[in-house]
Amino acid sequence: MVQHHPRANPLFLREEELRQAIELLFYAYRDFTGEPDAILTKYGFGRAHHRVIYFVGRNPGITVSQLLRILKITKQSLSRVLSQLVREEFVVQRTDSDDRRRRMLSLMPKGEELERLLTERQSRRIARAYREAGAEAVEGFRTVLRGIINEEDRR
Amino acid sequence: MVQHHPRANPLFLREEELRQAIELLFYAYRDFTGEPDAILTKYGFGRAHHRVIYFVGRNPGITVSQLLRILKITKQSLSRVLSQLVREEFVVQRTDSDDRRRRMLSLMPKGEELERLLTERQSRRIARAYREAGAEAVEGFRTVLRGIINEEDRR
DNA sequence: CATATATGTCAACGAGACTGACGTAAATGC
DNA sequence: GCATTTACGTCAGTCTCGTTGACATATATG
Repeated sequence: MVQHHPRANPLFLREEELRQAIELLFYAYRDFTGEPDAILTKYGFGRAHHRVIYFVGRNPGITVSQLLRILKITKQSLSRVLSQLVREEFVVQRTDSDDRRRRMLSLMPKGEELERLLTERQSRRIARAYREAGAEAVEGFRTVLRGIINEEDRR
Repeated sequence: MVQHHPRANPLFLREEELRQAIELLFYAYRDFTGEPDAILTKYGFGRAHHRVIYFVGRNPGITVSQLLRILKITKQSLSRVLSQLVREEFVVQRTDSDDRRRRMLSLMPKGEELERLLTERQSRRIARAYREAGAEAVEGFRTVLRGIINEEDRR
């Protein structure tokens, strides 16, 4: 006889639970990025530009190699989007006076404006979810997400 | 005078909190997909193949249009990866006897094996995070993620 | 029988990831 | 002072995976 009561089959339950997590992550990320993607299209940009704008906005003066470590993409991939953002005056590069090999990146007014627009949308989505879920759920959300990230990047 | 005590500036706190969420989601998804991506490369597949294999494995008999609604990509994009998966015998298409226009998709043994391999890795990552975070945190995680998903897709 | 639905396919395009190699400027170590 | 390392940029070529728009076919439905 196959056991149908959930408690009788913990392995099945566990797998079901983990699959639900996989799917929740997929759907959440899909919708979380969907809105910004639509906005970016109007600017002729893609998700890669968004990531650069976001992390440069968040860390003014960040260098190219630091950005590469965050995004985990190749220099070549970054270079394409970054040089476009510099050319179109969303981002500036300034030489670091301490180490003149480094280019410190920051947003220009156009970049700040776009960053605000995109972050606002995503923040609104998160804020709504946080509000509806409550403070305790938020803490759990953060704890589990941190646990999913590779240990070396949790800082 | 600018207020520096956190409680004196709830708007700043709020923005910081929301930005942390944005970043957690980015890092978690990056690492969550990184492992499978590396495995898929050995098969000559990409993330798109993974998604198809996952959702077909999870919903045996799913039709093409149902899959399109989940993935939110175009028919053309799906067609490319799907026909490759069928050609290489990871997926089978069977005509639905009730409505012979529909193709019911399911995994073949090779597809099941790959699906297991990929899902195992992702499950292990989630399971570890769940274990370390505890049951209460897991509930919060699920609640907030559901809140991030577009309402029409929460079912 | 007309219309709608489910699927597949063709052509063309663009974004964004990759590798590998090479070049330059600047910092650093001995 | 010179060799090595580091930071950055760029060239060439490749691949995946997303897009649009048009068209074809089979089947179901009113």
